Amino acid sequence: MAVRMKDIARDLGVSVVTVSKVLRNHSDIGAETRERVLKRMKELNYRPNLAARALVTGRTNTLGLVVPDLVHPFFAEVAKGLSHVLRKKGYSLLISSAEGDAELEKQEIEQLMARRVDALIVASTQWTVESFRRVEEQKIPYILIDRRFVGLQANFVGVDDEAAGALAVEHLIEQGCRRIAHVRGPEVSTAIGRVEGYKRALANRGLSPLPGFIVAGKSADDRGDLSGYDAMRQLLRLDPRPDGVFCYNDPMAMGVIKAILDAGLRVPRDIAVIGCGNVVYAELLRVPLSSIDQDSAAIGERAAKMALSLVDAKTPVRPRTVLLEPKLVVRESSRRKT
Amino acid sequence: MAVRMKDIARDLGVSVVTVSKVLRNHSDIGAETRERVLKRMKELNYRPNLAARALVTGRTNTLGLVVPDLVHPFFAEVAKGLSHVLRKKGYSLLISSAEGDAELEKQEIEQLMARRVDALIVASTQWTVESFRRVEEQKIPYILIDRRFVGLQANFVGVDDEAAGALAVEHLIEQGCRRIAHVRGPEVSTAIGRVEGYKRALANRGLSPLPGFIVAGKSADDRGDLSGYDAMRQLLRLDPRPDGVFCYNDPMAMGVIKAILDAGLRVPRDIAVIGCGNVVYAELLRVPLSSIDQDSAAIGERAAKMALSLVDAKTPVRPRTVLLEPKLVVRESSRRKT
DNA sequence: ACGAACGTTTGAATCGTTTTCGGGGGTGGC
DNA sequence: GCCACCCCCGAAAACGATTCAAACGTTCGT
Repeated sequence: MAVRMKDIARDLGVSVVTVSKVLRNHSDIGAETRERVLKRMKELNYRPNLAARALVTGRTNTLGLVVPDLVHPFFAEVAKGLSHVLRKKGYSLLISSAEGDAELEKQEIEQLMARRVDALIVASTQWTVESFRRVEEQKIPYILIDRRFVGLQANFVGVDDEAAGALAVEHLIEQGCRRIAHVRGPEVSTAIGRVEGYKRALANRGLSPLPGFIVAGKSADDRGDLSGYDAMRQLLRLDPRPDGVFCYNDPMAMGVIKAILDAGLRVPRDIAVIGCGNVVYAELLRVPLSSIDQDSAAIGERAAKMALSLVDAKTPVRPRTVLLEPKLVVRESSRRKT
Repeated sequence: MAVRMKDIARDLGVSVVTVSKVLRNHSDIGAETRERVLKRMKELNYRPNLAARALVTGRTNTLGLVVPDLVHPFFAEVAKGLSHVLRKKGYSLLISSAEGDAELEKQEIEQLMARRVDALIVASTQWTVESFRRVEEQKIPYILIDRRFVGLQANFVGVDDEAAGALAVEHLIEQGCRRIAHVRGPEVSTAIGRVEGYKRALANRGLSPLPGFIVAGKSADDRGDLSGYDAMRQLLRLDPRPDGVFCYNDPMAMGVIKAILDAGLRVPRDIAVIGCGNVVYAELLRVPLSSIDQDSAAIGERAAKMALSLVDAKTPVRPRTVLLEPKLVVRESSRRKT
């Protein structure tokens, strides 16, 4: 049914090799022949069979992306940034949402490897590096984004989480908060980094976290708002209670704000809140949410470029790390001074 | 580098055909041979080369999904629902975000066809059906979701938009609104259907849209909040001004609410607002947003199942339409009575 | 004891491309 | 007029799997 090079070659009385060369702009084809071939391609609406090409070249022009949750705007934006860059280069993106399940994530990575993606880009929720060892065995280049592993030498694109945490907390301090709590995320590098930043910023001002002021949200990747709500209720029982809260991510921060309002307190007057991630609708929330912007689109773009360079590299290259600088975005939820 | 069937066959002194059959659970292989092959596959960590398989079978076990904007929660949820079903069947999903650009969308569809996806699932922003004629020529099954075209006999999965619009407006009427405006979307079937529903519901109560009460948001797919804001400012200049607004989608509704509040009016007391789509964070907004739920995950799942059945069908089947029933979700933005 | 029937295995062709290498024809230099 | 080039083009061999039909060794019936 579909048109093949063979058909074009037959029609024009040339060989398939010639057709193939025209298709890829090889120089050693005469101008006239090239025209004829191109014309016929147009007429027949020829599309090369990428599977066949992949078989012989060993390259699929496809990248794999694995994220914990596509619905989370952060990852959706990363995906968009990625595909924006890849599209221009003729690459496509095979996306899987691992739904926050480490086991599923492993399987998806296997699946993508079987499909011979040229490179993998993963925001992992796994605890172990086993999966990635397998990827290394197959010599498939891969890039971690957002979250990384200690003890795994790998390409990484993300933000400086410690700086993000510090930025947020310094801002709260400047706004006059003195009892700053932190609703932290799960045991992944991002959450750990932000906790460190939180502590560092406090220490810089001679402060330290009060007992019970760091509380963990249960499920940060999925329905973070709910765990944020629970966490904040816990914090509200403390005495003295916090006057500022830095949250691991924006959904959690939304839950936190809801808990505060439900308790009859005001944001930011009684308690200032800041999140992290700067999701698109942060401005439209109950209380417009201050946040730390991670420039997710840029993460996607940088990862895409890095992936392409890895694919093109003939020799294995030393893993690189790209750390983007987080930026503070102040909105009403933390604005106490003019 | 990678292990091939040939390697396993050589190691075991059998033919590649035997290995191939074991892999696919063909019945005509002796139990002992099968065991040996399986064992060796495990040892070598064999993964079939899907590109090679695709070449000979003509099936890629891959589906293509084209959406206007991956960051829009509706489409992200659809994608999630899709991949949830496909994963189990060993299918992968090639996703492209067309960024609301019809020309780009065409190209992406071409790209996916070149990759020989087994079926296409498209939420289109195009004006013409040209692209889909091409898809039909290639005999690639495709399914439209969310938006459809008049005069195009195609598989479709979506919600009953007219019902959605009617549901929203009836609710506003019940809440006591009498001057109900509509911020409509672009010239696609969803927006048109919702407008119809809006008119029908009014007509049922002997009402009709006041002059100027239907206003169009500029860019509904991308940053709908901004166009919602503009549209509402326009509505606020009318006299009498609306006491209820039904919005094409939730992002627009958020912009609308912002405009109302900025004008010093209250929601829902002065003006009640309802959106459409029921995005996950609707509850956490400035004013928790009433909305029409479209069950996006179900759309994804139904589309996935339909796609799989189309792929398996040996003969072309008559296009089917799956219409899901929209559901009303009442929150604060439209609650005027207890 | 012989052929048929059965269950298992395999050789060869195929899918649509790319790659490598060499050949033919024209051109220019000498 | 001959040789050396340079341009174009094509033949053949991959790539890694599947499919089809034929071959193989056993077992069974008679």
